Amino acid sequence: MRVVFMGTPDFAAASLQKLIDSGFEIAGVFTQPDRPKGRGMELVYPPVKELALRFGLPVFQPEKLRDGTALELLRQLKPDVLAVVAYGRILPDEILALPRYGAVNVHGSLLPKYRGSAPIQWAVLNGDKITGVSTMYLAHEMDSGDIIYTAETEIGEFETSGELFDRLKDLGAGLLVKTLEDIRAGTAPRTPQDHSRATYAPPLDKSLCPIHWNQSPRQIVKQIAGLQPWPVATMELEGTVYRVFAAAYTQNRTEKAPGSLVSAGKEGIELACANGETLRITQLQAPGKKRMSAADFLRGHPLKVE
RNA sequence: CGCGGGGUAGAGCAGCUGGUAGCUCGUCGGGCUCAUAACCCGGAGGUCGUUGGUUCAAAUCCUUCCCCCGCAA
Repeated sequence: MRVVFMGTPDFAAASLQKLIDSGFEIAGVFTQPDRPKGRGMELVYPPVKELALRFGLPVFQPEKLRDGTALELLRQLKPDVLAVVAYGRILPDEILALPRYGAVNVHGSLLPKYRGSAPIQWAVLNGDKITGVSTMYLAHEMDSGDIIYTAETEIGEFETSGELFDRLKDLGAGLLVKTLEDIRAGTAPRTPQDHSRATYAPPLDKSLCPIHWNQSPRQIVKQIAGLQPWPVATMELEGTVYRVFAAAYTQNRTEKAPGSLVSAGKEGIELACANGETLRITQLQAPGKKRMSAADFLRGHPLKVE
């Protein structure tokens, strides 16, 4: 079975790697054009391109998908199926219709929940205990196609989006292989989504970062975890905005108003939350510095508890 | 050359309108204590990221490079 792979970031590279390891014939790899990145704006290859080049696979990075050249290119590659994982592009219907078995996509949630671009992060932010990955056939409307397989996994209480990402990319890669194998064998199921239960996971942005202390400790813990590795929760302390990376629950109660400093010691910086509960910040980062434990932070930034 | 912040004892910071370095924690020794992450006394530990320069004198001013961090993508 000839596969054309389309993907861009790490999450996609894991799937491509697994397809290669599983012996699929990769006729070509589509990925986003090289883009300037990081300090200095250096041009870097997308992770999928790095991987494809390492295995000598033909790489295509069309700037446009709707001018016909991509379609023509695909015709020549004669794929039986398209494997699309976080490509970052909406594919025109003509392209979806080209391969005999259509286009298969890996999505980081249990569809129809969390359609959209940040499903993994929103599962963490919302405090879900279970999430997973789905494989589906791409349809015209985003993430609405028929489901082939799903795989579930639990979310750890303090697991960050980044950590969950790493697990789901492997889970997704395995599911993709199984999906393609069964499509080839003609045994793959096809279940329409219950569109009435669809929810959406929009891209994250910095407006989600500031911690509001009039929430429960768990809500804040989930905010901190869900916003890593990006864009990272923040809190203000004596006029400076700090990025917050980790927190721990306490058994303590306080009369102080939410957001008030309750204690500061080697165990962390304890602040008041909703309903008299407290939360200890255990890892943070000051502007221009690298992240550090609260204990390290306090050595150079003594905090006075009112 | 996309914008900006920073590299000073093991850790986190101050000093940076020039005169060979200080704070907190840790560490080592001693003391106090039923005991302690508490308290008291004392000690060790730093080529102040790197290169060159200005100066009688530089962590402090100028310069080269390296590394770290945030923004923007």
